[in-house]
Amino acid sequence: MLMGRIHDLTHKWLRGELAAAGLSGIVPSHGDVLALLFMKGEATMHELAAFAHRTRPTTTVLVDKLEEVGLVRRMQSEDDARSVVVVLTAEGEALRGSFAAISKKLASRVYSPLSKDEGEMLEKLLNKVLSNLEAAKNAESAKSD
Amino acid sequence: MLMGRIHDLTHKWLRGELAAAGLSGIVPSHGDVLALLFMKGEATMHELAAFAHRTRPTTTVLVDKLEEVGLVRRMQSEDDARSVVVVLTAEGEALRGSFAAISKKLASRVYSPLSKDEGEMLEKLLNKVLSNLEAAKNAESAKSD
DNA sequence: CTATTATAGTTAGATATCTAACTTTTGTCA
DNA sequence: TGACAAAAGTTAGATATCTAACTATAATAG
Repeated sequence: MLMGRIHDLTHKWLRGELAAAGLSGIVPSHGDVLALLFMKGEATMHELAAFAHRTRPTTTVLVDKLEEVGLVRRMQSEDDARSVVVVLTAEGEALRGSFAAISKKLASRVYSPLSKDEGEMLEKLLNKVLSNLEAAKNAESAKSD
Repeated sequence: MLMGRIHDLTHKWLRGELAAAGLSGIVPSHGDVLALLFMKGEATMHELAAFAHRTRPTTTVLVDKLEEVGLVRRMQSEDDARSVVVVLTAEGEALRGSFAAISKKLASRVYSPLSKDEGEMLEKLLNKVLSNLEAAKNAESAKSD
């Protein structure tokens, strides 16, 4: 409940920031796609979906949008004719700085009321909770074998 | 990012639990609506929206669904002809126990990897973060006066 | 009292997401 | 090597949510 509310508020704030940066229609999930491309240079749809924790159909739509606004380009993979490789365009690459700035601002917005120790403690506890949830989820899906 | 992921996982798990309890099509937001009714007995659309942190149009749809499956009933307010009062039906009231059980199970699922002290610390830190975000949000919306 | 403004709720239209089903290509195994 | 299973991606259809606009009622101000 607490976490859901924090998630909602940060999400909404992020949308506003992206719109203010001239990227209206770009939402946090698009940001996740771009984040992996900033790191790796290129990625398949499959990799982008896994990184953003979205399904492949959703990723198709996300990349459609990014391509439409000119930030990325789809290319045919040379290794595997089934695969699509997504790369940044020059316009996409140009946004690296703005994205880093927004990420930093977000982190500061969330952690500002906490001391350094408290911030680290929060991260540690959340990671514990998350690992446990992921493990439980995997155990449950393994049951259906 | 961490919180968004935890939120996604608990949300998805909740859907499964609700479906297992014979309430397929009922999602966590419907649960929030029912939660207030379990507490107060009755509530206006406006109150339900505020409690569930959803907009009024969304609440209209949520209550439509709950009415459709027979868990709540809309009534005309006697005090104010504009207001709709939502109440539980007998079928809705009968679910009080299942809902309490699912809530308890959820809390245990999230907090199980933490000690009692750690759980309390996590709540404290999250509350600090949330209060700060709500305050920042209010400050920003006040600027548009 | 009447005209304006505010409030409660709904309707309409848009968007992000999901699951299921489909196409194409690759991998496997008998 | 030829059939069948697995994988990458897309398309189609459903759902939860939002904002904007609308209707009806209540409150307020001259």
